[in-house]
Amino acid sequence: MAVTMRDVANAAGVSPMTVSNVLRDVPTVDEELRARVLRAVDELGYELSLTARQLRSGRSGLVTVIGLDINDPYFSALASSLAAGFASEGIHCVIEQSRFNPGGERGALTGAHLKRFDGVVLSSVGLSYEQMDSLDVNLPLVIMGEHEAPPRFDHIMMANIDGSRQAVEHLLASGCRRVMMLGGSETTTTHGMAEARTAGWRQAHSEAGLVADEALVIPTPHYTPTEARTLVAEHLRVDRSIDGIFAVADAIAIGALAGARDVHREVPTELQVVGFDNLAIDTLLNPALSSVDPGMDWMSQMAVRLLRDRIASHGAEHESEHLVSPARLVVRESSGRSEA
Amino acid sequence: MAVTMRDVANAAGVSPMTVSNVLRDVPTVDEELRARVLRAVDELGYELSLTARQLRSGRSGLVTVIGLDINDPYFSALASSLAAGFASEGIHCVIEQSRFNPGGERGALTGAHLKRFDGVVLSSVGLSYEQMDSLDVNLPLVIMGEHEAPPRFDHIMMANIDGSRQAVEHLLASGCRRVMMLGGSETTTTHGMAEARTAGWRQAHSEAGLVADEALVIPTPHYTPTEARTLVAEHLRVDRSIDGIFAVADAIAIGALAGARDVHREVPTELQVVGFDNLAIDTLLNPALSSVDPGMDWMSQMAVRLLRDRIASHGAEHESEHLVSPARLVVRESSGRSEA
DNA sequence: TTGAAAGCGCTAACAA
DNA sequence: TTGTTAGCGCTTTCAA
Repeated sequence: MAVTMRDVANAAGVSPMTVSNVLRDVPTVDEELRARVLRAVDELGYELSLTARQLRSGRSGLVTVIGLDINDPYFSALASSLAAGFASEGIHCVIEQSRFNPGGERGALTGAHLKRFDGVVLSSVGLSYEQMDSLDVNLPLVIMGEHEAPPRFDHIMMANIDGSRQAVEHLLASGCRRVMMLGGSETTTTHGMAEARTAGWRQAHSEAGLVADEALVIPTPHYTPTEARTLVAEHLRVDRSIDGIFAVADAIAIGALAGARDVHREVPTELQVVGFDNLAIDTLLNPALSSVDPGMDWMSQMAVRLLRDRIASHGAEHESEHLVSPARLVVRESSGRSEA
Repeated sequence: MAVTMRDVANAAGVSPMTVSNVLRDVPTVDEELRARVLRAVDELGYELSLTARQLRSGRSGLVTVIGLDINDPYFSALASSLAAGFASEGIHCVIEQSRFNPGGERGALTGAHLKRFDGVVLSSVGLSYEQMDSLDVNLPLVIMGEHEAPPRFDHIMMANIDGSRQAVEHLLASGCRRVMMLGGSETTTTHGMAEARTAGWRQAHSEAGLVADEALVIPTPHYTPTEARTLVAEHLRVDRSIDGIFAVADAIAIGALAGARDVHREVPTELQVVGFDNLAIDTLLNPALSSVDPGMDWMSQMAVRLLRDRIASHGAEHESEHLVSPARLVVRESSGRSEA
């Protein structure tokens, strides 16, 4: 019923192979035949079956970017940046959520589903080390993440500890003495993002000759702004000594700013706040949010290159690469009161 | 090289057809054979080729959601909502950007690419009527959009004019007399989103017995917060009579809040601001942003049902559906000063 | 209830 | 430079 390559071939008076060669820009095709083929394509309204091409050639020309939740501003910024990078390499990419689509039956992380693509970029947020380790995919896979991943995978991460250290060092230098570690984790066993950033918080304290009060580590189980808002308001009400907040993510920091407002603590005069991610919205907030810039553009550029090369070398053996993007603190209105 | 259905069939001592039946949950398979097949699948680590299945059956089990830019907070909220809806129907969906991937050669909107999917949800933002009209796809397609779309497509839109009218009516009732129409459009010929929302602005004025000053319609060519911020600051500096801003989208309104701050205009006492979209972040802003709620969850629910039914009825003829979601104003801190 | 044959639409490999 | 042959891995159809 649909027009096939054979129909085009018949209309143009050539073999299907020649049509295929024209459509794949194989350079050895005679100019006149090429013209005849393209005319027939046009007249018949032919559209290539990419499914059939993929079955035969093993290539889909498609890459997928998988993250927990597209509505998370960090992931949507990352996905957008990756999409721009892939587009400039002529690679088409789609974006998927692992939320609602876990490894289960028809999920985004199953081998059967992933085989539709030539490569995968996986944001590790929300995935445990074990979940990643159990992935048994046979295609190029780059993990982008805030925390440790199994060493056999290519992995691009940010300087969690150093970035956090910079942020808290800045808060301490700006006069804070009681800095809440919002979204932090007290456990030091695993290598998650929250743990690493909490380690930076501790490190900054000890480098300043201060003792970090572990009671100031406040986990945010769901990592939502609303949850952070409530938690911050509660803690600020009870403990008026808190004079700084370092949040593990800007989404959390934005909630913290709202929570501080709820209990009438003025930022930055009474309370200083620093986040992590350097989202575009930070400059628009009132007060503008100080944040650690994780170097997202650099990371997505690296991810695109790495995946492009892995795909091009078609499964050749390789050492896995592990890159770390340097972090850089950006001070805005929410912190940096200069007096002590 | 990869394990195929035939390998599984051989290992289980059955025909490939039986393996296929087991994997598709065809109920007429003997329990013992089913068990043998599943054991063989497990032992061999077999993974179905969804590509081959699609080539043969014509179904991919996949739907795509296409929007201009995932980094836009409205689209990412919409996509997330749609993904949740599709997941609850057992349909897997991917998300694509039309930005960087236009109709060109290998774009997201080409027929060849779209044929990979069983259905499409297309956000019309950033697409002209003509671009949509030139789409010649043969699969279920639902357009979700703020503006008019060709009548042959199923279309779910929001009550642009009424929502805007409510917003501006509220501003006028709250004492505003010079309400900037930010992101509006002076042309009344086309049926775009900006035009419809500007029409609501005019309507509210005439219903209040006032004359809308067309000089207060300020277009934002790129629809970015930063651009809006600059424009608002410039206009407020020049024209101190402006006492209200209605922005066509919350992203724009957020920029407007920042711009007002840049020129030290206090919201809501000196200037009231209302946006459109009711994004989750609105409640976290300082001041919290009043906004028109377009009923996104309702719209995405409708889109999911409609597409699911279109897919199930496999190309049967149908009247196209056109649904409009009612809009509802949510007043927060940025507007609603009660004195006149 | 299970299996054999055929072919979805394309391209790799080879032959002309 | 073009064409022929074969088959990617599955499911539709029909026979057993």
